Amino acid sequence: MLSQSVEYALRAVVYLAKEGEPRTTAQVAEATQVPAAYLSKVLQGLSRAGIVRSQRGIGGGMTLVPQPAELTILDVVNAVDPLQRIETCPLGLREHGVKLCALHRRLDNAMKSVEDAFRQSTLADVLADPNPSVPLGNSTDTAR
Amino acid sequence: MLSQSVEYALRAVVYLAKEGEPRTTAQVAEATQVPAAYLSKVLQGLSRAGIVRSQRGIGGGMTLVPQPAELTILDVVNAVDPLQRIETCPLGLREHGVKLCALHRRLDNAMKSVEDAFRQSTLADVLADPNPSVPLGNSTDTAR
DNA sequence: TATAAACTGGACATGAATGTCCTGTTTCAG
DNA sequence: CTGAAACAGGACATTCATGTCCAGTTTATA
Repeated sequence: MLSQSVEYALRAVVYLAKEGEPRTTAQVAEATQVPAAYLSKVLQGLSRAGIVRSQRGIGGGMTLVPQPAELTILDVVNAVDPLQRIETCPLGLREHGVKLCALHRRLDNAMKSVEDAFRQSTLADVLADPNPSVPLGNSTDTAR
Repeated sequence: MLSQSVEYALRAVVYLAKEGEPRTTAQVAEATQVPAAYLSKVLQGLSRAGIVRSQRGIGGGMTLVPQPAELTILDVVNAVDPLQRIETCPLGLREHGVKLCALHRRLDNAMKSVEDAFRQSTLADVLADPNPSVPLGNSTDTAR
């Protein structure tokens, strides 16, 4: 339902938030188990959206720009593959623009519930979540 | 976010529910504004799922099998393009099967809210919904 | 029993998402 | 200023959803 790109972007962002310091695409790819070359494109997207900053050269890499408390899952999703609400009836039916039909209003309500849930989850929330299972590739300390 | 196939299937099912009698794929396609040849495949899927019954030959066509009150949006979605919940962490991380990590638990919660919303909407609900805007292709009476 | 209506299913076309590779550019460290 | 580290971006491959076409089969009706 969500695209791979979104999934990858979220993994990357969570990882970068945990690390706090620049991490190379290769490091992110390894930690999040994502194909490096493809992840590179996804990160470029996040960079253009201002969610991540890239620094070339030795010691460079990707850094999270916003404070984790200020970045929501929705921000990340929308940067990569915008959650699209149903604005008008997909049938081109004679401009009844504003009002959606019974079917599409229900579909859009479902979209809205997703949007709301994503808007309410900040990266800080995700990081703070006390959970026994490993959140993500598990940084540099335990793995390997 | 939902596939085209799901969108088409829902339009078709709503239309068939409103008609109540067999309608040919061509009729459904016309009314719902969907490419006929492709709709044919989608309807085959609904047929295999028992949501629709097909009858060949003159006077034949597609008929809705369940009572509208007994058929939910979720049933249709799942017949065509199953809503998939996140069961296990997409990272192959050492079997922590049951518990999802903080990120994926949130993503799955969003999926669940969609699933719940879809399960609560029956076709009958959609049909009964009093709404100024045209629900779907608008059967045989007004259009043309 | 012939004919036309209607679905079935396979083969193929198209386009978008995903994934790979490679060359170029920026940047730091020596 | 040279070289290696790292990102940027274009070209291409692969896969899958979407869409088209057509030959075959079932079925009602005359």
